[in-house]
This record gives sequence, structure tokens and C-alpha cells, in this order.
Amino acid sequence: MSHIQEFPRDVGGEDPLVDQQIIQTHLNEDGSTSNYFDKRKLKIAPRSTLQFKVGPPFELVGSYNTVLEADTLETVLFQINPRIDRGFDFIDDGWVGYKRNYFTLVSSFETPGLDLDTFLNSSFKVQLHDRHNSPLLLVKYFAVKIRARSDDDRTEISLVQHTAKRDKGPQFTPATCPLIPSALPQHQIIREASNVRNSIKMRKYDSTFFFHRDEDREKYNVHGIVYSYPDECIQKVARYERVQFASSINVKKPSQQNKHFRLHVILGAVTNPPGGISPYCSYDDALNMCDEMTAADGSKEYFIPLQEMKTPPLVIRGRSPSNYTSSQKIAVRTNSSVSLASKNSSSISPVIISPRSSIPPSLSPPEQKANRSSKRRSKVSENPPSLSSLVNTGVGQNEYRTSKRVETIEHIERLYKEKSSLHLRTSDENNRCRNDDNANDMKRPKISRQDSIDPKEIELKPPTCGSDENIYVVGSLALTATLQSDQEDLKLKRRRVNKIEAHKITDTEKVSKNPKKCLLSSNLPTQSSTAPPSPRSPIEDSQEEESFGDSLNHDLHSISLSILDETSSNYRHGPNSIHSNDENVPRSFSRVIGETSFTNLHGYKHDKLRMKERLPSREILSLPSQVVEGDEFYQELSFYRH
DNA sequence: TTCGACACATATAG
DNA sequence: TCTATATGTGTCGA
Repeated sequence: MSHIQEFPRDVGGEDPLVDQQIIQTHLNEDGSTSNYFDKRKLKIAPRSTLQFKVGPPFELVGSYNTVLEADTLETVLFQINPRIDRGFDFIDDGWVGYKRNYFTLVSSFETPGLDLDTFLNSSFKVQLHDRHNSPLLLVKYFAVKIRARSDDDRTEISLVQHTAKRDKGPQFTPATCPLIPSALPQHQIIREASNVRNSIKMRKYDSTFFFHRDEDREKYNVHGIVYSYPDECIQKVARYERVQFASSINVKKPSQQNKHFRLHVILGAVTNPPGGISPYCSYDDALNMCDEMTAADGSKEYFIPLQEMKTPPLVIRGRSPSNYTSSQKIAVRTNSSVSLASKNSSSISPVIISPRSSIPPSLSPPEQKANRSSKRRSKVSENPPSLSSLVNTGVGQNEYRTSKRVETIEHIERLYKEKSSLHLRTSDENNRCRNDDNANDMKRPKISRQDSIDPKEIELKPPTCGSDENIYVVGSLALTATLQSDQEDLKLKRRRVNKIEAHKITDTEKVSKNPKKCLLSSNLPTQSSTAPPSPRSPIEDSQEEESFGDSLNHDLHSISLSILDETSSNYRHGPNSIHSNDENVPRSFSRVIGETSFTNLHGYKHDKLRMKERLPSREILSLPSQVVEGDEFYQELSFYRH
């Protein structure tokens, strides 16, 4: 699990490059990554895997009551394993979630020193700590539940869970979940297993999440606890997905300061005392942990808390537009796109990233709602066609679309310089600019073929690196690899590099044709701290890729992705006949854990064989989704693509 | 201003 | 490659 102390802490500060790190990538324990970004500055597609990320680490609140093995009266130890897998970003030294968005909390528990079969065949009794004279109560089953509390006054906050149908399905309170001991599946497994509908895949994950006691009846003692669980199918992992804070919560104090919340996970023993009289009704009512429940047969059950863990304080951002990029959007007026208002003066340009997009983030359309119904006419829907629509659509009614061409980098750059600032503008300023732009539009001559280029003809130059061996500049991206060994020096090094890398241009000039070649050649995490890399050819890459996965696994701490302001020098323009054959090849970035940090799907098939040879078998076996060798390799590895 | 409801956009799953 | 689905978030209107 990620530990908060290990997170890169150097976001912001006086270093402009560091200031621009809008995605903080952290390597999770299982080799997957968590990408933390501020939704005020960066909009990521709702289904992007970047929305999955390990959230805040849990801390122990306390252990409350003692469980004894019924025959030996030996004390049983418990350990809750909770983790948040979606919904919280680590921003500016704090954990931030969104009221409107889902979070995922998973938890299992384990019984150190007691193996599963012994556990299932045993009976347990619970001793209440503050009632030493009370009889031991037979445990019917163990269960976990989750709660949310205000960190200021400890009041309980309602949580709401949806089905995948969201508004069309029911809403409910996260339920108490009967569990047997199990390890917590890795983050990547939770990602992969979310939204699985295919029966083959469901079967694949069945043993990870469920235990079917009737599948091996002879193996288990009918007097063991396994037969007092309420259902034949017993969960090994509590998965609380699609959970939200109640929409009615107030996320700000009257003073307009952020309120802080905490999520709690409570492991308990559920008892079914004779007579249905609560054994524990007066236990810490403020915590409301000794729930009375009704079993399927109508009898009363009581949840007796055993152990509790909680998150650090969480900030929940409300629905205010100021919490979204839309309030800060800039866009640059060119022949094919239009400016939008900006309301603050953040130094970081908001960016929209669609990982599958073939054009860089800043060239994505400014929130175009082309098919919005007349009932709700979007302001932006009235805009001229966006740059990306020029690139992506083959049909259109205006001249730009039919030409399928965009302005040259140099032309756009010239425009920006003339406009003096690409940074965020105030609304007034922006409105002024829009008017200016409109005026310019009238005067602007049509794009000539000489002044325009086909985006396919723009390609990345090989990556460059500064004096810092762990920073690679590829197109508009600066990738900063933090190794375990040099994490401490990171901040200092970045400052040094920034002085050297200070010559780039605007972030709207990026049209990447083949990031793979460069990123592979960057060989990012393998650099030693004493040998700064130089730009490499693909041939050199292939010679050095052998050590890449090993190094990644052993020394990579995190990768930071920055989008640079000025990058035209990192692209070149040249008609390339090879491209014409690759028109339909996806050019999205993907990530193959243990192989290379970022790869391109383009060329993946070529690499497939080489990858099989390169990947040490240890790494294959360590992949969370039980990757096997042979033909399934490709299919399984696809889980790691982003 | 807030929130329920609906709508749109876009990556994923199959 | 296409369609259906899930989910972040934009927007309207009470």
C-alpha cells in the first residue's frame, strides 16, 4: 500500500517546472500506478484508468474487544486491510475527493497465526472489554462495515452507494459485509474486476472475492463458523464501489474553510445472543458501532466492534464550478478553435486529457458539446469547430474540416506571441480577447496549403534530457523519474534542470505521431545517478531494454508527468510516407508495468515477441492478473494498458 | 446558492 | 470495429 510519507512532496514551490507538474504518478505496491491530479486543473475522461488510484492510507483507531477460539480459549489476532482504490487524489499535501464522484473502498481482514481452514472449522467467542463478568458470546460470523465522520465533531456522515446504473438504479447505504479472512487483492485486481460482466472473467475473479462453502462440504466442520455465515457464498473482500458522500453534506464550515472528513472501516463480530437481548447496547453510542441487525430468519443480531481503522482527514470538494476546470479554462483562438473564459490566475494551464486521443491534451476540444439538445444549449456548442474536429472528422461543412489541415506550429506560435499571453485570463480580459479574436477572424486570411500542415506530418523528435538524469523531455511532456535511491535529491535536481530546459514554447503545439519510439529510448528509470543519458536511437534502445523492467521494479519510486508550456522545438515537421500506412493505428499512450513506463500501442505487436523474451519470468509471475506465458500473454498484458 | 435530474462525452467491456 | 455501458461533469430549473 502507498504510504503518505512516501509521496512526492515537491509539488509547487518556486521552481516553474515543478510548479507545472500536474500529474503526480506514484508506483503502487503491485506495479500499477496511481496518478494524482487536481481536477481544478486537469480534466480526465470519466472512464480513464487514471481515475483509479490508491487513496489515503488507513491508520489504526483502536482494538475494542477480544475474540477467543472457543475450544482453546486462545486469543485471536485480527488485522483489517483496507484500501481506497478510486476517488481520492493527493493534492498539495492533502487528500481530496469530490462530492459528485464515486470512490471505491475495499477491505479484507486477516487472522495472523490462524490459517483459513483452521479458522473456518473453528468456533469463536467474543469477550466484551467493559463487561468482564458477562458471558462469552458465540460469534456467528465476522463482518466489516464502513462509516464516514466529520473530523471536527465526529458526527456521522451518510454515505450513499449506487449501482452501475446510477440514477436509473437504486441507492442504498453501504451494507455490513460478512467476511472470512483473506489477503487484500492488489489494486490492479480491483481495477480489472470492476465492471466485469463477462461470465468467463467473473469466474476468473470468483476465487479472489468469494468462498463457496458448499463446494467442498467434506472439508468443513458443520459446527465450524463457516456454517454460521448467512450465505453459502461468502465474501473474502468487502468491495464498496460507487460510494459517494451524501449529496446533502456541507463541505465547508460556516467560515468557508474546508470541513474534514474521515472514512472508517470497522471489523466486528456478529452475535446472535439467546433471547435477542443486546449484549452491548450501551457501547459507545457516539460511535454507533454496536448495530442491531435483523438476520434473514428474523432473529436479532449484534455487531460487536473488534478493530477500527480510519483515513487521514479528507477534503471533499463540492459542486462549485470553482472546483472544476471549466471555471479556469483557457483556449486559444486560432482559425479552428475559440477562447473560453478564465476566472483565476493559476499558473498552470488547465488541460483536458483523453488518453486515447491522437492529439495532445492541449489540442483537445474546449468542452465541445456538439450534439447537445436544444433544451439545454451549451455555450460552447455555439463555438466554431475545434482543432481536434478538424483532425478527427473526415466530414464537415466548413472549409477547415474539408481541408483536414491545421495551422503550423510556427503560425500558432506567432499568434500566441502576438497575443502576448497564453496564461489564464480573467473573465474580462478574456471577453476582450474574444472580441479581439472575432475582429481578427474577420481579417484573417484563409489558410493556405503552404501555411498549413497535415498533423500526421508532425512527429516527435527523440527525447532530450537535461543535466538531471531522471528528467526526459518528450514532445510536450516532461517525465521525471524518481528513484528510491535519489528521491531525497529530487527537488534540488529539478531546479538545476529547469534552468537548462528553460527554452520551450507553448503547449498547444503538440501533435505526436509516435511517442513510443522516444519514450522507450528514454529508458527512463534505468539511468544511474552518475551517468546522464543522451538522446538515443531505437537501435540503442533495443540493446538496453533488458535491464529496464528490473530497474523499474527495484528502484523506481514514482514518475511525474508535466506538460510543458513551450515545446515546438521538440517536434519536427516532415512528410513521412511510413505514416500513411499507419493511419488507423491507435496512438494512445499505454503503460506496461515492469516493461516500460509508457509505451505506445503502435508497434506493440512488433514488440510482443521481444517482450516475452525480455521479461524475466519472475516478473511475469509477479503480475497481478496471473499472466501466463504463451498466447495468453498479450491478452493478459492488456490489463496493464492505460 | 444548492441540489435533483437530465444530458453529454468518452474510455472501457464485450 | 461496432455497440453498450459506466462515470466525470456540464447544465437547467425548482
